[in-house]
Amino acid sequence: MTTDRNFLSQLNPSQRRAVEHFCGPLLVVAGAGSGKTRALTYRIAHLIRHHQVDPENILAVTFTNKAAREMKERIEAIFAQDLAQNKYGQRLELLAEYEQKQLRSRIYKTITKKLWIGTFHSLFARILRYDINKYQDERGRIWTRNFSIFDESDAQSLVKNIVTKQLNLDEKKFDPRSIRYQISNAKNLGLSPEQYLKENPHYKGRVIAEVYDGYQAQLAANNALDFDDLILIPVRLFQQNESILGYWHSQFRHILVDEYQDTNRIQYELIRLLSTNGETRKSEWNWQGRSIFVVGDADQSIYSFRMADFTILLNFQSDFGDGLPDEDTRTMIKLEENYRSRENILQAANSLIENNTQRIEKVLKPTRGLGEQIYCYKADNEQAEAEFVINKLKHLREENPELDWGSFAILYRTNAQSRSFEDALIQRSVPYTIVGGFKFYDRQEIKDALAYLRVVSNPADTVSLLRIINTPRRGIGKATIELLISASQELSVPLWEILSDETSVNTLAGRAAKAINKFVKTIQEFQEQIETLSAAEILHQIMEKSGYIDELKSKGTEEADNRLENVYELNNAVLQFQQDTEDTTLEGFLANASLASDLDNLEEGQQKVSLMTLHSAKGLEFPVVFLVGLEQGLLPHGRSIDDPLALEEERRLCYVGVTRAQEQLFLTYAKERYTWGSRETKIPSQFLQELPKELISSNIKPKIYSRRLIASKPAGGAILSDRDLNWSVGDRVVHQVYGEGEVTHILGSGKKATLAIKFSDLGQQKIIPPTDPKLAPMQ
DNA sequence: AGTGGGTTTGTTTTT
DNA sequence: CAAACCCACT
Repeated sequence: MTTDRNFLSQLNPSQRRAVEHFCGPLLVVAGAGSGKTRALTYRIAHLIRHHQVDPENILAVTFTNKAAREMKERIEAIFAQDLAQNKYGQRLELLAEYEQKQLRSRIYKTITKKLWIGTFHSLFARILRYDINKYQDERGRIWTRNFSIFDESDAQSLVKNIVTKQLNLDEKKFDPRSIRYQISNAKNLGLSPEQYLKENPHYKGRVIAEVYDGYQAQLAANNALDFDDLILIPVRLFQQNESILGYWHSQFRHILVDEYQDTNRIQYELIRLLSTNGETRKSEWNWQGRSIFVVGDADQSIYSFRMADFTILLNFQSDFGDGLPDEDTRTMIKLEENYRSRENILQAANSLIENNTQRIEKVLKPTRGLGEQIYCYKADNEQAEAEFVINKLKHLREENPELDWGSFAILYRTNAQSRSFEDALIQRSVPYTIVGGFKFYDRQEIKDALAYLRVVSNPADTVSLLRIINTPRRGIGKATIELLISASQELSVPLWEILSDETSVNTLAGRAAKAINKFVKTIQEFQEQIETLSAAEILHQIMEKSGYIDELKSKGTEEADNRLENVYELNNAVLQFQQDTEDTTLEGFLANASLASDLDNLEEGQQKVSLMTLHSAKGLEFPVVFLVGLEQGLLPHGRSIDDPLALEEERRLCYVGVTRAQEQLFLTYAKERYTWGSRETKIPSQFLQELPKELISSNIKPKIYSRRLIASKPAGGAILSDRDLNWSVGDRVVHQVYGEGEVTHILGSGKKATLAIKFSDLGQQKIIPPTDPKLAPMQ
């Protein structure tokens, strides 16, 4: 028996077609829970085993590092199983432990290690380590392979600095955060500052372009890139250098992209260049021994704020295929059977998403029986909401031995919502993990430690240098630093150049000279050993020699102890990384650390309740899901509520949440919650109304609503009673979509009358017919 | 030079 | 209601 037959037989016909696809373009439209990850994994295995594709020639893009890791593990397991059969005629798990280990390590060396599997960011960061020295931007700026990767807060402060210090602009009028966002968007569209200016020639656009240009200059001066550059620069490099593109084009013969609906323009461009070698004439494309295979679901596109554009997915067939409709072509496969959720949950999901206009028709087909009803809980406030959730999950766990804490997830729209649940979980001593929010790598001491490493690896990184130059305190004051910075600016060299020149320091720094020279020597000592010492050794020693550890130890406060603990944990993380990747270089670890996300630490089988945002939950599944905070203004979020397209994305987000649940789904909302320090009345999410009533049970007592509803119901809305029109200015009202408001004007009269209502949630006025069924007077 | 207190500002979502 | 930010004081 071959394992080949083994895994192909586990697939339905569509999945099987996807897995067996060899050359040319293919779009797999995969609904939630339809086994797309499986299709992706098996296809990679199939390419290697059945078509003898060299693992080195496969590029697979995943959405998170965690997904990449899991995919590698699964592929490794398939081949290790194979090898066990061939070599010992036995299943892998029946072999002795050391034999298993040996087989796995052999597969790791011959297959897993060679596969290019990762996120866009980590894959192309790696490619830039090879080729960035061949790149020049439009102003002739260059970078070297030891570049730093700046995180969002680094980028933020760079922009802020340019706005306030370099251009002397009013921070109030030119909000650095918004400008930073514009710059990021421009980069995600592939626009340089000049190109951005051309498209935005108005005053504000000119300012943004100028900041953008200054920002690029700063990045270059620091030999640093931001997240967006990791994609943008490869594209530019490939566009300007045919031979480099040619090299990677022939390297990556089979390209696979997961979550293709959340790809943005520049990522698409990158994929297009690599797969077509930059050739725009379709007649010239040669798919011999090559493929482009993308998997996605437009209904789960939830990253438009990051410039993701699901029309890229919708256009796949015309971009890469023959452009013929589905039936006449072999470039699209739909996976609609859902193997994850109970039928009740799927029905709810289907009817919810049908309210969207921007989609391709697709229905999730149940395979797993009806299951429990969905339960909707109306809570008095956020504490009561949390209370209900914790009680419920404790109860469920007691009743069902197959459930452990890890079977539960609490999903919410915004990170801030986690608080009340955390409090309740702690109080009832339920183990939990929070994904997202404050990350390990965002902690002060971790950033300090990484800054030391970055300066060793990339001394031009002035941002990191300034972070640590007087941390721990060594008497290098603000005035001294200012002086040295202006010297470096005058000579237009990195600050480090000044610091590492002893005579300059001695003439400029006065009293602090001694301390600076000592600091510089410490760093230099490690720079010299960068090739010989491992990342872990460098980290360990530099934290000792810089005095950082001593400072924390001598403080003795609980907080300092905690920090110390975290530094040690970082050391463990480096060791773990070195073990997993067999990469002991400092550069390797730093790149990994910058791109690590919190989600990556979510281990399965951890026996802890998971708390996370809906965005983080994408791609995950849990037996029991609590989707909380289903209120107007929260889900849908207040900032999306009056933009129809944004509202559809909120609905997709809700859809993602619903489809995470395997067995049971709970929906909750609160009547009242603290927002900005004051109590606010909330109204149920409009999405709740979009779910079929018969699927849902709840604690909401049917109550007599309004005079209007009672009056108009028997008439079916056709005949209006007098009361329908009996509104007056100053009436308080509730609208199911817009929330609470007050009638400010009555326009017209009789049956054609309309109401102008000022909604407090929206901060804005709306014109609404008095017969709108979503409108009711407030009790 | 570093802390402290008082003020302001802000909440989508993330690689 | 926080966290973050700023200024002034020690």
